[in-house]
Amino acid sequence: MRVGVCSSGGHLSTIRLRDVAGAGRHHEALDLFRHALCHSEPFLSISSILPSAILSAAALSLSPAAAQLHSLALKSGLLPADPFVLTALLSAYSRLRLLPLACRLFDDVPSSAAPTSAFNALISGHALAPVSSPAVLALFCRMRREAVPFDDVTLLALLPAAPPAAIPPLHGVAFRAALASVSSVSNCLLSCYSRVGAVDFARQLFDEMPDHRKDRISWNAMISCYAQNGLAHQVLDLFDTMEHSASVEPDAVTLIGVLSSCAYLGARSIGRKIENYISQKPSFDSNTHLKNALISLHVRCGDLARARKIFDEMPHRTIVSWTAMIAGYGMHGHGEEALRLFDKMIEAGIRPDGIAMVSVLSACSHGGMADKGMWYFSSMKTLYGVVPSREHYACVVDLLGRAGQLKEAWELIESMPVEPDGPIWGALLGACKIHKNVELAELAFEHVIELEPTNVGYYVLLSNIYSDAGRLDGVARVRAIMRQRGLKKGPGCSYVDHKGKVHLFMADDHSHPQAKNIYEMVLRLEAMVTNDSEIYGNKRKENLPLTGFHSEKLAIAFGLLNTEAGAEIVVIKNLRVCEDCHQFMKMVSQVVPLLLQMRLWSGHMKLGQRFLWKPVLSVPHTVVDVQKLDVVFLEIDSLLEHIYTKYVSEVLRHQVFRMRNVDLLLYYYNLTDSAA
DNA sequence: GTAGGGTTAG
Repeated sequence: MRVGVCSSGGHLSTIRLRDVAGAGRHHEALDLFRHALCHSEPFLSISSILPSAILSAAALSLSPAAAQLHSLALKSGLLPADPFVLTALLSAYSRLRLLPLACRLFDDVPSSAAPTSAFNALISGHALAPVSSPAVLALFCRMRREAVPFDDVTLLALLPAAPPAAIPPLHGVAFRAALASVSSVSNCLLSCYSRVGAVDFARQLFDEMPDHRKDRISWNAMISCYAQNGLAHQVLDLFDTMEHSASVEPDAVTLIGVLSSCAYLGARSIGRKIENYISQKPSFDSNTHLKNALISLHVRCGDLARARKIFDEMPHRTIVSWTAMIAGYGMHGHGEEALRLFDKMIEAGIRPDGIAMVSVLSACSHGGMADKGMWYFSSMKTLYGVVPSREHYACVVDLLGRAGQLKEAWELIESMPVEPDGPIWGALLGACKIHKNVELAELAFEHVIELEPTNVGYYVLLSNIYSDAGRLDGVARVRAIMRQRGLKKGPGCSYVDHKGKVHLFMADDHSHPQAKNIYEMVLRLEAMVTNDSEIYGNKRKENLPLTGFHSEKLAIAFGLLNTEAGAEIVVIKNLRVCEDCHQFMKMVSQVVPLLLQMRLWSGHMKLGQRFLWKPVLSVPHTVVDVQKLDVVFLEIDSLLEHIYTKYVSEVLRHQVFRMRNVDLLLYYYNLTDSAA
């Protein structure tokens, strides 16, 4: 179609060009521009269409075209005086990562003539650059020195690039300029406080925003703030408030924040509810970020098959999708599958970054593939240009350490080109726990404690190493240091997601409304598993106490009391499971499926309650030949014992996991960590 | 007409 055929053609093509470029149809915009030039339309001023064309060239990464338009602007005498052309060029060079060209152009502008918009474009250009803070602040200072007025856009470009210490003063500047109450600026400030971990400030800002100024982005920013600072419960609470009281609808960004918190907490039922909601909105279907969040949700909740299905069905995968899936396999001990997927990623032409390599190395580590891991570590720089960071070193120390190569792990730390950090020495300390090396543990501990003196986990780890070695003097010494430094062991906790609510348990914690029944159930289960288990049996012989009411036991008991037969119970922990609890869970997960199939555990049991045994009703013959159980009335405890000793130990040991009646899964650190 | 805010993986 011809452009500008009528007498008002210049005007028409200006509007069309702007619309077309604004709609992202940049090729078409450039064609229109060329067309308008060639036909030298009457009344067309080039200055009105040049800015759009320049930005379209930048959007298409066409540096030569941008340079041509630059010289055209010079020839037409539009530079440096025309503020629109100047600003568009500065912005284009910024986006094309040609900052030096932008700076040179800016230098030609007489300082009194530089408009706010030009400063804004240059500041956001510097903010895009990898190392930006000093230049960005310097530009803002120059603006103020030269009395160029700044506006909300200036602050929006400046704030995200400013160093943490500059945030409060800039907040003050914004406040005095009456810009802090502009929604976009307050949202931006909120995110800045979030980024530096000042969650309380962020929340205060959020609460102080009047309702009519709180838009969807404000809610999203606050939800993301909690999510990124690990406050997953607060995310779910705020999302609940948003759904019930706010006048804004959640969008994909909201759901990404919520899903990541569900993944963090293992709040599967909320996660699935959201997944269901997403599936009903066709507009979300193509959102890659959202799919990535869903993959991560299922991975963290242990449903690798579901995660993989989403991954396989994605029309467009980013490196994030691949990394989430690879990390998922690694996390659950499927090292081979993780590496297969990594190979496929390479085949798909995606170049791994540092984070992808972390997931590969950790997959090797958790999958017991030390040699493969070392190969990836030594070749990642030459093959993919990824320079090993401290995090990679921590993975490799972990990898060597788990494989029992403690000396090699220590030597690697000694030979690192950068100073080792806490997690690296911590990985060595963890390896010393597995392989019971007290001497090296003491050395690693000294280093790690110097770097992270308040990280209680390391004290506990060393104390456990001493304890395993029977060195009670060591245990006492560590405890003394902790007391002296005022450190307390952080509470370990376990969660179970039940009907959309996260039930949190801590050791010996009676706060749950069902506490009484839960404790009874734990005792019952303990009595049951102590009979046959070697570990428990030995403990009993040695007269050692059982571990007690650890949070995972309470969580399991809660799960058993509140789910129907056939339900899956997933327990999520914040710390690594202890050996005793791990054994306990393995035993329970063998016994309980059988009991559930017999429907004896429906609802809340009472100690000593008698149950009517109706074998014909629900026991599958394939699993248990009920005729052999000549039991009619039986105290529940002895019934459990009876069934357990008679069948589980003989018949079901290898079948139980196929029944999938109840799987007790333990995630966070994968179950195989302490399994032999 | 120009500049600009919230997003996922370890």
